[in-house]
Amino acid sequence: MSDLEEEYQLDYFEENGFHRMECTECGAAFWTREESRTTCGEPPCDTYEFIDNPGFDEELTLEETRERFLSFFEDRDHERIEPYPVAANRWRDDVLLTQASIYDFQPLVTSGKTPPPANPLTISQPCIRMQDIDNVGKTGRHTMAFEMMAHHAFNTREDVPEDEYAYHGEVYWKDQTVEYCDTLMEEMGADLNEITYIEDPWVGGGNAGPAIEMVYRGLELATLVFMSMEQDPDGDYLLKDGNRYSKMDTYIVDTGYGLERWTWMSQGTATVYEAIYPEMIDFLTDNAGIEYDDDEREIVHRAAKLAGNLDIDDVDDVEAARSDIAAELGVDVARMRALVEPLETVYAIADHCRTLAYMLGDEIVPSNVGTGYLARMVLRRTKRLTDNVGVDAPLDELVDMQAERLGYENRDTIRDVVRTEVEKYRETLERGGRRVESLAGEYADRGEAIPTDELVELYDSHGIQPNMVEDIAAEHGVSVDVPDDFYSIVAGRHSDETEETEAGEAHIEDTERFADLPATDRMYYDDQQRLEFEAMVLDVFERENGYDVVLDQTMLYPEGGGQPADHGWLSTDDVTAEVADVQLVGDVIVHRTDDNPGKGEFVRGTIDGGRRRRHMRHHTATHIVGHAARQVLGDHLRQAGAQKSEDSARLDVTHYQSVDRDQVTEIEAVANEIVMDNVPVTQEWVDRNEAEADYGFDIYQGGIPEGEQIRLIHAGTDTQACGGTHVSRTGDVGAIKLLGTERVQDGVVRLTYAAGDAAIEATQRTEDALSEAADVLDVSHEEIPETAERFFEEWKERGKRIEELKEELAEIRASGGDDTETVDIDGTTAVIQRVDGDMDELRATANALVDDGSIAVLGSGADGAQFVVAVPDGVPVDAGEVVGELARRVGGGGGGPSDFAQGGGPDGDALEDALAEAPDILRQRLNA
RNA sequence: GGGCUCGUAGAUCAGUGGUAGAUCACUCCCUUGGCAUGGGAGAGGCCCCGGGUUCAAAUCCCGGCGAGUCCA
Repeated sequence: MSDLEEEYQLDYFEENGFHRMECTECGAAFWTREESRTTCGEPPCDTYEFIDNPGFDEELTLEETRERFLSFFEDRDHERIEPYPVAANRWRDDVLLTQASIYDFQPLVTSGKTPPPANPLTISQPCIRMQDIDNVGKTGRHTMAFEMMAHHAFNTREDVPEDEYAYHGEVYWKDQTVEYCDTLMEEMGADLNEITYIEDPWVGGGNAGPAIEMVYRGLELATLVFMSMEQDPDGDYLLKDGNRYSKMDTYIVDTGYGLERWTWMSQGTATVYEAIYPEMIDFLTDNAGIEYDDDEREIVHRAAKLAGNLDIDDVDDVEAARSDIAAELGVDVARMRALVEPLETVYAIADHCRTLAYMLGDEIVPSNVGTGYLARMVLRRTKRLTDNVGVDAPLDELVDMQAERLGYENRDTIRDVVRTEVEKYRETLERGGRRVESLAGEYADRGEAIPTDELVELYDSHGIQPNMVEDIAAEHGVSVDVPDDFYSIVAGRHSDETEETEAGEAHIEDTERFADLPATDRMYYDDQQRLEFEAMVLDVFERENGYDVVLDQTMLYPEGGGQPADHGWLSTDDVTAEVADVQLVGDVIVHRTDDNPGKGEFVRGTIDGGRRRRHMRHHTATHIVGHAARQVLGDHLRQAGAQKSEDSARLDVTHYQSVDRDQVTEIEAVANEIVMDNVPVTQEWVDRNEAEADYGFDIYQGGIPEGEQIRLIHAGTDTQACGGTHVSRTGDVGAIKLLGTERVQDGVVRLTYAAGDAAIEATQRTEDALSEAADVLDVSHEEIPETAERFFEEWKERGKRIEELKEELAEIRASGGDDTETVDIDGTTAVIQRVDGDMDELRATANALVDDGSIAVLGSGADGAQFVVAVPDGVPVDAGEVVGELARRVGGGGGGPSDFAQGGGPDGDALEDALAEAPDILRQRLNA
């Protein structure tokens, strides 16, 4: 029993004849109209009662169900809200994907800092839960992609001051919420006596509250959460996670109605998949050639029904339950598996394609990081599934079927992205296959099994699944040892990666230092062109190398949004303090200066105008380049980061291919057209919800600002939420020159460019380099590429010619010359010669001498002292030892195989003496 | 954001500090009526770039660039 029991004593239950019962199976408390009821209604205490026995008046499609739900709440004063992207990291940095409708309003709305787009509201929010990925298709009810239909109401306690939160007062709370749920069920034609409302307190993410699960015919159709508490060590409530909680000032109705489940309930099909995308299931089974006779179809249907009835929550349970189900149906397990598994795969493919349609439709670009990686994982998994089950339709077509149904407009891009990814995956598999082939061959030769650490390496570094290794290894007759805990071994390799960054402390201290000061008035928004202002010094803090000055108002822009801080000066009659940095701490702007203007003084502020103007041009140019790149490369383009400086700026954008030279030229052309159009660049402060409604989430390219009002920058047809300073017309940017592109990650391309005088300077630098090159080659700029190529070719030719000449020279030298001494070593001629050439020449000469049957001992003084000693086959002298002995005499070392060794040392003066001793050394080595 | 792997001939890859290699493709010759094939010869390398260590670096170390992959 929870500490929240009294929270469930609702008037609605009282007035409508509900009884509070305790489940005889699981002990959970629940409310029902049926006094004789003893169980809570949810599996395993009860079983599915709706399969082949639909629970609503009509069979509905997904679309119809969604519309019924939304219009039900619209009719009851809820505003219908368009769904948010599945990429939740667009507006919050703590999660990657949207997993519930409430994610749309965290953290700014739920904490009361920002008003909701409407209150109350209703929405059908696409969600993706990757944690269910293994269960999809097998349990009959798990999907990775789903829509959470919901109605939300955001309340604050009446006793808190009206302006403390972005919304005030109570819209409605528990009774109304349960009444809506009950009424909706009645409208759908449900038998109200079969409904149970189970008490199930909810805890998650530092918040908590009472919650109710609505169960009908064995299926949980809704969860009604009353988020009203936060974690608090001194709180009055001890909840199931063992922590204490206390009531918050805000309390929020957070409901979740699974669209797919409602559709399923209305149809009573054996699995949820057949209810929600029947046409795709038909297409896939047909394409894969899965056919059943009447008898088999009956088995499959009954097996699915049984699986649904069992309390199957994950794949392990399915495997365990399979033999039970087979026994109950009187079918051999192997036969049942053969019948059921292809269908399970088809279900998973349909679901994964829907997941991909949501992800790619919301413009996630596959990559090796972030949401892009998740998209890539799903795509590759789907590709494996289609290959396994024998679907030969191209994956982009399958994803497009779902994208079309979901009404996405960027279907061409989606298909292009899928094709590109499939091709990349094909290459990875090919590369990996070759790698495994050679590895398997290696271990086959040694007669060993492929060990686990090789497997881990193949997977972790090359993306090759262990079962693929097994398949290929089997062809070579090599066994593979795949441990059960393979994936935890891989995880272990990553476990010691987490590195703590301890930079937070200083900031906290800062925040406290400035906490009592009023928010600084930001004059740079009033007039972005002005460079002078007057202000009063509110406070001055001494720092190690200067001062932190806080003013009542300032024209100086603090670092933010990728735009560096302004520099400038603060002057009184006595002091001129140079401002080297400006930072925003909370609402207070802090000027870092080299001198103290004096607390309480009036100061005249001046901005370093050249620096500021360059930042403004680059900031406006960033918006223009982003807009141009979208036009050239596609609407999926999204800002992944940006930084401006005086000399250049860079913009990282999500894109699934590298940007080629032609595209760079085109982006540059489009960007400069916008510049030449000389359209006004305007700023506008608007209500954030209106801005989102008018322009969508695409305005948040540079991050999501807090607050009810946000600042929009319009430059032509481009609109972005932005806190930076901008020029007043696009023409003021002057010119935009793209300086380069680089792939900063897979799926992220960095564009670097310069604007205005910086663009001219960048061009001049390039031309200077070109001129210098032209001078060296003594040709015109245009002739440089051709000339450079010719020179490079000639240079290579000469290298080859020199090699040839060295060989010729070596042969001549070998036949005798100056500085040559010939001695007889135990019947073999040894030629001791000084050749002042490089190592190549020595080696060539030595080779020539050995070919003539002589021992070669060659020394060069060209660079210090170098030796090559070569010995013909069968002569018992170790060249390595001889070289070692010689090299020691010139202060170095050497070695090599016994028939050909090299060495040397820095002491060139000792070369002659060393060579003179060579005959003795040879004889000693021979005797040894 | 972090970890790991890889950059050598047109392609695929060997090469654990000591003379840069193999296979396929390419050119030519031989075999054949022609094709498939077989035999032989040859051409083709800034060993990704830049530093460092060393007598000596494709090889070891550091930095960069490029590619791949796993995780959050």
